Amino acid sequence: MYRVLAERYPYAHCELDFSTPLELLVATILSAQSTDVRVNQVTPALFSRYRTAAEYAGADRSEVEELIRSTGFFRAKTDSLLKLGQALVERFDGEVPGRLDDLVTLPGVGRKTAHVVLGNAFGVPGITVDTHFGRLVRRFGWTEETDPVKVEHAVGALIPRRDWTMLSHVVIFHGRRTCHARKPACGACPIARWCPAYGTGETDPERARKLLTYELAPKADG
DNA sequence: ATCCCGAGGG
DNA sequence: CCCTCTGGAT
Repeated sequence: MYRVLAERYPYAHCELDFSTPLELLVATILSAQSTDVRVNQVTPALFSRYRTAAEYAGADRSEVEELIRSTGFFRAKTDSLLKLGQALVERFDGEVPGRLDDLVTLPGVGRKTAHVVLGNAFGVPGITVDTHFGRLVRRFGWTEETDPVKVEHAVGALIPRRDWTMLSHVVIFHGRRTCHARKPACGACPIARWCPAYGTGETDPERARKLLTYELAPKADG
């Protein structure tokens, strides 16, 4: 299934705009519960205004809030960015660390964000379990876990390590383009023949509800 | 488990 | 109106 998806989305990549590890880290923090398109609308002005960890550490709170407001959660994200700048200056000499254990100690940085930075700025293979990835691999029947760390380990055991970053990209692309949360376009899906969730009623409201709330059994019937 | 929070689709 | 969008901290 992975190979078919990889052939379907050979151009899959991180769609956040960035030119440095710090920019990617900031963009990824802003992407929480927001679309990459919206994040890319605010980051040019943000990156132009703040170029170093020290500049985030000393930034004016209300100014940052206005710059990132449209991405949602703007007070919490502003708080994260200022504290992130402080933490980078105080503990990492102003540089973005390239190790998972270090990244997850930073304010506003969880495992998902850390893997995005590692995979796309440092070339370290990692599985990014976001809302799309979790939903799709459960539909695929690759795992029934809902805890992101358990999903990461279960899927990691199925796919070679060198493919982990691209796997994350193609699964997320598939989630955005075809295997939507609410109304998956199974008719356009290249792996429908292997998918336990295929044909379980994208037109049936109750089935669709179960599909999106992850209550769907791996295989309905025979 | 709950909060943070805005914008767009259906 | 309700749901979703590349989550994280309490």
